Amino acid sequence: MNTPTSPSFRPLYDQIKILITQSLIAGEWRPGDAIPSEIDLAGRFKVSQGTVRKAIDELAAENILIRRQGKGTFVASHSQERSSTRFLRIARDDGITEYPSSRLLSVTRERAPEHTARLLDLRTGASIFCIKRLLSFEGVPRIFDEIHVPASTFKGLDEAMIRNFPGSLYSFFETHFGIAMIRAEEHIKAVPAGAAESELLQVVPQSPLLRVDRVAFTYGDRPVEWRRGLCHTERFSYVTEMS
Amino acid sequence: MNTPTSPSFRPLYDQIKILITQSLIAGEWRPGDAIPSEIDLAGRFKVSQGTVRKAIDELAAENILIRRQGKGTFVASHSQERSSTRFLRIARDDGITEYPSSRLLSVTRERAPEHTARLLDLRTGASIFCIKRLLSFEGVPRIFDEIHVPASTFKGLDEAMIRNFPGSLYSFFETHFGIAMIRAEEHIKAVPAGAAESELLQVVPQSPLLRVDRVAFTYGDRPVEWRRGLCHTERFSYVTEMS
DNA sequence: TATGTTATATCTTATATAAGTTATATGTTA
DNA sequence: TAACATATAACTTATATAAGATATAACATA
Repeated sequence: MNTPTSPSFRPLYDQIKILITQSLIAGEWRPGDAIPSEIDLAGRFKVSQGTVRKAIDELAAENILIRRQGKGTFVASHSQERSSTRFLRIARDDGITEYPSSRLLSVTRERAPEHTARLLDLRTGASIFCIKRLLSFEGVPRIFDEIHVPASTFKGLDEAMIRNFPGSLYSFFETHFGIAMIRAEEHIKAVPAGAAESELLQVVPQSPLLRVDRVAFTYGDRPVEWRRGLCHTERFSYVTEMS
Repeated sequence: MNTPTSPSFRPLYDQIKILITQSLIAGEWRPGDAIPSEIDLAGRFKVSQGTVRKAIDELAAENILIRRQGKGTFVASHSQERSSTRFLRIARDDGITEYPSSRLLSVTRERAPEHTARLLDLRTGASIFCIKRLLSFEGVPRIFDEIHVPASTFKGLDEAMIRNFPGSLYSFFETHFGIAMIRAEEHIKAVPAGAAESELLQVVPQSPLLRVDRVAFTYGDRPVEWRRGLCHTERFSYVTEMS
């Protein structure tokens, strides 16, 4: 029951949000797809168009759906040009937008240590993939990434697949595994460059690097990626906004 | 004119947003105040309650207004407990929330160099105040801040005023000068500690620090503060979220 | 203290119009 | 006839209004 006074009360539009999210989790509509029109959804969920509208409004505000007047409402995708850089916050100090090129270093299968398992909501020792890569701007290496994902969620992932894929990593995850990243939390520190990093990023050992730890989530706030990026911030900055 | 087909067309709710913002700029309602009820505003602006509602919804989403069911809608304030830490993104790694203590180092009047003037939308050489302070967690110094504000906007600011004020700096700006910070942009780098910083933050020279450059804005997107924070991130991280 | 009243924001539905997009039908022209 | 342009229709989201029920909070009153 969901009477207005019951303790588990949720407004209708919030319940619709959950129902839409469940369809996204189930893969009924995949990234890039159009979802049914507001009127269709209103009929399906037996509520008014205005209530569906409010639910979609909130999902659009969370960048999970994208509204396009006259065309319809679409499932947000990292394959779209507009959001290809949504999760990349490193930018040139001079303001010029430049897309980094990626060099894949390795893809290995490993057992999740306790720390990683906790972040990804797995059992310690669960099978994970570890992807290492180097991002370069203008040919200059700037970011060394170590990316960890559960093997169970990304069955069959291998180096060749990534290498042959033209787009971003998150776009790759979407098209090959149907996993859409919708949110991420980052913890940032300043750390001295170790031996491996200083070699890869071509900096002297011990020089300051930005260490960006990220946990990324898919629909239903399920963590599906944990990565550590080491970033050489000469002429580049991590840019963020708050309000 | 603002007919639907005119080039300068803005939807009604957007015009209402601007009118409300103008009242905030004019100081008609100050931080912490309740603004008139939706019905009152609808009467004042000669639109329906729903249109006022949509305008307020957006301003609330931008953290400029705060809605409280049953009580009214209030101008967001840094003096409120809930938002006192809204712009402080440095947090303990163990997740425990701890508020830093501040030690004021100096307040000086200076002439804005070209870089600072550009960020604050001033003429080079305009008079500014420079506030230096040290933030400590558990008595351990972690953040060295250099804060620059236009003297014209903060007339009469002096060291004693800040020293005697109990709350946060942004709360101080609100209560003494009516300036509410509503948005900030930050650029973050990893840099080696210089002589002065290493002394203040009790770290060995050249050790990595987080350098956080911030420009903060008040109503109407007017820049009113530029600061540089140098942060020792041992056992602390800069935390952020994206979607 | 308990109860009721009032004022507020919140939720839901309904209706109408505006505006952007796309496909199709209808011409018009070469 | 074929190719192209234009008008129209049908669909979408966006905007605006109205009205009623509900939740929350503050206050007055018994």
